[in-house]
Formats: sequence, C-alpha cells, structure tokens
Amino acid sequence: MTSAPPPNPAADIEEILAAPLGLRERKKLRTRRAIRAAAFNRFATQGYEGTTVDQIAADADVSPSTFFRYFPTKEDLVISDDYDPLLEAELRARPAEESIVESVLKAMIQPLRAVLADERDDLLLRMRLLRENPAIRARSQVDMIRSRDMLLRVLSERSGRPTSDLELRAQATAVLAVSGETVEYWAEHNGEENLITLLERALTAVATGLTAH
Amino acid sequence: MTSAPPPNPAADIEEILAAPLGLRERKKLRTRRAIRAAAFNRFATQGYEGTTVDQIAADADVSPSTFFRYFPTKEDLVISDDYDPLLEAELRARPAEESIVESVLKAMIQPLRAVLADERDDLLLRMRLLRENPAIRARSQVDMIRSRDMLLRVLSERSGRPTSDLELRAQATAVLAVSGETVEYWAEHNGEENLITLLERALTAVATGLTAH
DNA sequence: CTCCAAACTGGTAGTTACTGTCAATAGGCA
DNA sequence: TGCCTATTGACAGTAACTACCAGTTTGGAG
Repeated sequence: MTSAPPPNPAADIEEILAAPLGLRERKKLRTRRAIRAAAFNRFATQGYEGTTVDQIAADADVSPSTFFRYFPTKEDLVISDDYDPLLEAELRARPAEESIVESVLKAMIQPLRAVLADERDDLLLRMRLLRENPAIRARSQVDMIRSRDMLLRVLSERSGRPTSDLELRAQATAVLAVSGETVEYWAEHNGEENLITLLERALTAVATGLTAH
Repeated sequence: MTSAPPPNPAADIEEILAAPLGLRERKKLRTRRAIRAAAFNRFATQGYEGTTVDQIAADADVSPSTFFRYFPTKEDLVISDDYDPLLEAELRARPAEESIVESVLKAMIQPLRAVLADERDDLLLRMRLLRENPAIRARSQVDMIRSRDMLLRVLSERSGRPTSDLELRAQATAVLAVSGETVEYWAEHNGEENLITLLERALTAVATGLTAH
C-alpha cells in the first residue's frame, strides 16, 4: 500500500481473514497480488531494471494502465509498509516514563512477529533488491521518513516537546535509521538471527557507544 | 561532481584558484557553471519538476546531449559532495582514543567552514529543493550512504572491528543520519544558527538521551 | 429482476528523462 | 600549417509515467 490512495489504506493481513469482502474487493486484492507476484518472478530472473512494466502487466494479465492504478510507480512494488499503524498503536501503549529505546524495542515485537509470519521470504527478497538497486533504496528511504515522522509525533506527545525540537528530531531519525540498517543486516544474514535481539544490540550500541572513549 | 566520471573528480573550489588551465578546461568549467546557473534559475521560478532538461539546455546554450555529458542525471544538478575527501582526511587525523562523537564533531569543523564560505547560499537553496522534492531527497540519501561507508571504514580501521560489525554499522548510520537531519534543521532556520553547535546538540541528544528514563 | 451510477478497465496518444551513435568542429600540439 | 583527439550537436530510440475517453462490470435502489 505504501503511498497509494488507490485501493485501501492498510489491507493485506487484516483483510484476508477479517471480513467477507465484496466480490469487487476480492478481485482487486487478487489483481494486486497477481501483479506483485509477476513482478517478483521477473525481478528474480531478469533483475529489477531489466524488467519493464509492460512485461509485468502482460504476465499478470492486465493492461499497463491498470498496473499504474495499483502501483503508482514501479518502485512501489518493492516497498510495502502495512505495519506502521500497528507500530504506532503499540508505541502509544508504552508508558511515557520508559526510555525511547525500551519503548521502541517493546513496541516492535508484535509488528515484527506479524511481518515475519506473513511475509518473511518476501521481506528477504525485497531487502535483496533494495541492496542491489540504488533507485529502490533511495525510494525506500524516503518512505522511512514517513515512519520517522510518526515516531517523532509520538515522542513529541509523550514528552511535551514540539516536533520541531532538534534533539527530538535527532533521536527519532537515529532510531529509524538504525532500525532500517538492522533489518538490512538481518537480511544479509538470510534472516537467521533473531531480529529483535539484533535491534537491541544496534540501538544499545548507538545509545551508549557514541561517547565512549 | 558527486557520482560523475565525465569531467573531473573534485574540481570547483580548487580549480578556480589553482592552475592556469588550458582554454579547453576553462570552457568546460564555464559550461558547467552556465548549466547549473540556468537550472537553478528555472527551479526558483518553475520548481524542480516543472523544469525540463531541454529548457535548461536551451538557457545554457548547449544541446540536451551536452547537458547529460555534464550531469548524468537531472538530480545531479542539486547534489554536490566535494567535501567528503576533506572530511575523511580530517577524520583520520583524529586520535583513536577519542569518542566517535568527539572525532566527528572536530573533523567536521574544517569542511563545514569551507562549505559555508564557498557556497552557503547554494547550500540553503539546495536544502530547500531537497525538502520540497521527494525525488531529490531520495537521491541525496543514496549519496549519504557513500559518506556513511566512508565513516564506517574509518571507524573500522581505528577500532579493529570489521566493517560488517553490526554495532559499528549502527553507529556510523546513526551519526550520518543525524548529521543530515541537522543540516536540514539548520537550513529550515535560514542558516542563522551555528551549525557546529547544532551538530553537537543533536549528536549528544542521541548519545545520551535514548536510554534516559 | 431491472436499471443506474460508480468503480474498474483497456487503449491510445502524449511527455520527459535518459542512452547510443555518428559526423562535424574546435582546441592543443608538433 | 596540419594532424589528432576531445567536445559537441543532431538524430533516433527506449521506458516510465500521465491524461483522456470509451466500454464493461459491480453493488445497490426501486
């Protein structure tokens, strides 16, 4: 879904189990999945740049026009961020006295569990594409800014400081950047290590290691 | 310059004062400046996306082909990073016992002085474009990765840890992300505050504030 | 069940960034 | 002066998008 107004804001996981959607909705979901699947198949063999939108559309049996209705840009295929709202909810549920690192770590447990359960392999593939393709990496980092702003809002509310506060912005930026980096590290190691443990290590290193002699 | 093989790797500042270049070289420099100037003029009135490469080329009196010989992509007009080598040298000159934050802060003083002296206004405008235009922001963050890798290498060498070390990567990532964010903050305030002071505040907040109750 | 409005779709015709090629030209140098 | 090479412009092409319009499908009201 990422940055799209087209279909629905936070779908996928929920929607599959949740409601008996109308035929229209189900068809849309199916199309969406078909396009994404076709794309990833091509990517795996031809690479990202070597795959054209027309090919993807043909494989998925839709017109190129339709492709762009589902994914505003080719890059959107790779980036997905259905879990931000969940993370936000978890974050707000943490007590304000907790340290930032502690809150973030605990708030991430649930969303991470969900991601890993639903689309672990997809995530690994996506991170590989991201590592190999500068354009995608660039795009995904823009996306990260949205997450960062969310974190910034939450931190602002619970600390009483404005979102324009330099220190607060620095902290939110650092936490998000480090988290992203950690997921990459995790993917580079084929997802064999425990992501939460890695996150804890990385955030701790930043929180305590930057001023150590 | 950034990521271009075409003209010369680290020119501009040096070249102006340094040598009595041949006519050919001088012409190249002039063309380069003409293109950049034309572009920024258009950007200021029509915005980035609203300006086509053809317009820029026409204003600068060159063919579109030539434009791409000087700037491999339109985005390269906005991004410039002539100061990384200088920063790297300064960093390597810092003693290994120093904390990361301390080394980075001290190493940045000289390069920052140079940037602010040479192209303060350009930098402010560039940051504004970057704030307004997602594509440019994306691109500049790719560029940041290069800087991060440089920092990572330096930290790796002076600590003896490998560049693949999670903690080291987290620290390098955090420092660079926070620095970038701080420059944005500085630009949002029209460059009226002292950039080094801001950097010190931001990095300190991250180094000490993430685990505070 | 019927019919209508809205949602969805495909096709067509752009626009723009960017690439490759090739011949002409202009600068540097013997 | 005259040769060699870097620089250039014109041209043709590709691929990612955008705008528009006409035809079909769906969900719901009567």
